[in-house]
Amino acid sequence: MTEKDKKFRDKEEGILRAAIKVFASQGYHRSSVADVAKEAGIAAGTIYIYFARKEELLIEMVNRYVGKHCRDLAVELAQQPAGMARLREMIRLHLEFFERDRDLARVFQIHARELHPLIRTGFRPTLLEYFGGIERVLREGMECGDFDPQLDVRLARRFVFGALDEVVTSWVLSEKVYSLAGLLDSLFRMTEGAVRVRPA
Amino acid sequence: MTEKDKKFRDKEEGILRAAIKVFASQGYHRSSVADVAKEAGIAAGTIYIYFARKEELLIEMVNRYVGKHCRDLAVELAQQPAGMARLREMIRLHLEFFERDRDLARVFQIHARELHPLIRTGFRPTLLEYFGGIERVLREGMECGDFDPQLDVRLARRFVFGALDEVVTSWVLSEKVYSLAGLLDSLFRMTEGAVRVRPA
DNA sequence: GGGGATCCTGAACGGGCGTTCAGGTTGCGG
DNA sequence: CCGCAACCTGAACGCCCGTTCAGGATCCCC
Repeated sequence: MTEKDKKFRDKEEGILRAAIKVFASQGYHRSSVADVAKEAGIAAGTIYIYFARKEELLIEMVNRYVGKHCRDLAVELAQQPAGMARLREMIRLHLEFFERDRDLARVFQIHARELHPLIRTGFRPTLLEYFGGIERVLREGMECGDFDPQLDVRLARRFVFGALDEVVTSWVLSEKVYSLAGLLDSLFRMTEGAVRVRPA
Repeated sequence: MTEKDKKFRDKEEGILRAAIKVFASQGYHRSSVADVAKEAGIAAGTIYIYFARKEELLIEMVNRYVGKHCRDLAVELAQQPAGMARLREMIRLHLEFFERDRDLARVFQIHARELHPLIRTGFRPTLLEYFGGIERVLREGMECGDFDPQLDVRLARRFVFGALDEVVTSWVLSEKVYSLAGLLDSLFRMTEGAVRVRPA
């Protein structure tokens, strides 16, 4: 039974990987289920054995892969001292994650703002985890005295997330190839300036 | 003849305003041309007298209204001294602009990242103007000594734009009503920290 | 108030695509 | 090698929607 489960899981993943590739290249709305099936080397109908709706493909890939990254992040960050070091590590890990899987990054960056109710609801848990992670780092940094005590945590989270997000989005949409992780120093320098405690 | 042009322009604008309203509430992809027509109080076919394709509605509204804002911005900013004051004014004007027309802001924030080739190409001029405006402010700030001379202007532009953009997007997607312009002080405080010249 | 120009209408067309399902294929235990 | 179960297939269905256009309404000038 567990053997069969594994096979099921593998096939599911195959379909998701195909969907990531297809959505990354044409965008969700301009990709058909048939396109995904062809990329996966199976018939269109087969996809409906594994996923109930086209939207599920998008939702599941984000919840599974980006969600996993967010959960791993929490563990890895605990190994750094709170404050600036932890903030830097968070940025580093995000850049590395997206650089490691550019197609997934493309899909996530472009479709995270989808208005479609099913998709919005489906993405919510992962987005909340992502946001929660950033807010935690900010709060810890305020407590340990590294960060500006006047910070509005929610606003600062949006600020930091947005800045990061845009850098990743440009990278993902750019024709040029360059290292995302290579931007870490400059990026951290600006982020640090934005949140650190100010001299009187 | 100019009288007729005016009438034409007015009708066109009526359609665009209707499209903004409809796209803002359901998103572009889930809105039909018939929805826009109904909102505008005309027949679906009439829209095709004024716009060649559905995509044109999206492209034209952004180029017309957001584009105008970007051009106005350049003029208004000249009245502030370069550097921090001008940066602050730029943020203020952006917040005010989006707050003034929330529906347009919704459409713009959500669809600016569209992958669809027609839309991407159509948005490009306005986005370039937007980006160019930010880069100019940053460069001037570096020249006058307010900003960190180590800044990578393009990266800093993405950083600042992204931070702003995310704050506006949250506002636009939020159920809660709160003043966007009211965030100016906190937002500027962070932005300032991110780009200002560092003490040795 | 006639007639031509302009503008608008909305039914109809055509294509695309998400989804289903009857039937075929595969694999496995006996 | 049989037969059953699990799995896969892809043609077909139905719906939606962008776009067109022939005909009708409106306006305006003489």
